Amino acid sequence: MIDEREVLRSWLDLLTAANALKKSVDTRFRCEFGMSISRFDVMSALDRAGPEGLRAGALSQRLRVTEGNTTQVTAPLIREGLVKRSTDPEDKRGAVFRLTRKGEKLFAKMADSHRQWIADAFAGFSEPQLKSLRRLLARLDAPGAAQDANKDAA
Amino acid sequence: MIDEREVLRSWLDLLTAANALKKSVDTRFRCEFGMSISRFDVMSALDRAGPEGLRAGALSQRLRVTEGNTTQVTAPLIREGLVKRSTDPEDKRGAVFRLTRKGEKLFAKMADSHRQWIADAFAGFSEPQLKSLRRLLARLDAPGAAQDANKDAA
DNA sequence: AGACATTATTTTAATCCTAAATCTTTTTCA
DNA sequence: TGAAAAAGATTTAGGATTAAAATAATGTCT
Repeated sequence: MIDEREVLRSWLDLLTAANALKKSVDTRFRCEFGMSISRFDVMSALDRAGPEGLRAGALSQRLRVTEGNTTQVTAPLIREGLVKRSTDPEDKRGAVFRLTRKGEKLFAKMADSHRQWIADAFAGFSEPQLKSLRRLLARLDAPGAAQDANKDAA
Repeated sequence: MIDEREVLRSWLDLLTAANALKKSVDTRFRCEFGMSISRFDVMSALDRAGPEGLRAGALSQRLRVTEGNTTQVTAPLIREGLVKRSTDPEDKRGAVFRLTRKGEKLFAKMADSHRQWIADAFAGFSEPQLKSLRRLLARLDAPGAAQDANKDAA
């Protein structure tokens, strides 16, 4: 059995590190693009989905949020003309979200900045250290939290 | 220069791991104690502060949240009789928060469960792996996010 | 002492998130 | 076919969080 204090410290460090970087990224998104991480995430998923777009349910699954949340986070993006919402003609219950041209352009800029910020944050890591970090993170076991984010992304 | 994709994947893994465990802990706190992580964190800080209690500002600093947030998170704890709020007699602007006896007792139970959950989550780690994880996390550089949580905790 | 700035906290308005209720459309099945 | 069940999305109510405005008490300076 391992020293519990060391375990708690590790958990605190993990949470602190993730929060700090997340807040840092969020702050810069807001300053430079007037946009939160949540909205960036939506745009990222839609960008990856391409011209087909994504159904509300699929989008929620990818982002691991509730469908109600998706409705709300997409709303301002639609208002700003970055995302287009249409009704699935095959099934009128379904909503399909797509990036507009304007949305694609903005996303490209945001993604560039984002990549740079993350690269900077990890600048102190060697390639083996990165791999080591990921391997260690994979050992974590958070019961109840579904591990499979992209079961259909194959 | 390191492969950017590997860096982005690492960041995603870090965020995902932290979120998953946090949500798992939060869910169990709510189920078993009807209490969120935020409230647990407040109680934890107050428990550590002892009978002296903590001023609102100090509490906010320790939890790294705004003072407005502290006001709001403590409110239900006060309503439930777990925390007592008094006005600092030396400086009537100041608010002092303390755990009540009831609060101390509940916190002790919650802390026990919490330790167990975290130990379980990290059960797959050896002691050197834990150290390795913490060493790697310390390499992360999140600009803008103050690194010194407990500058006065010496 | 009086006015002005400073400090400590609370309040307010907004975003992000969830769970539960609701609404609409589709599917099932008797 | 028609009623009930199921599915997809939105709405609603509430918690956690922040930034900014408001409130209250203290300090400072002349």
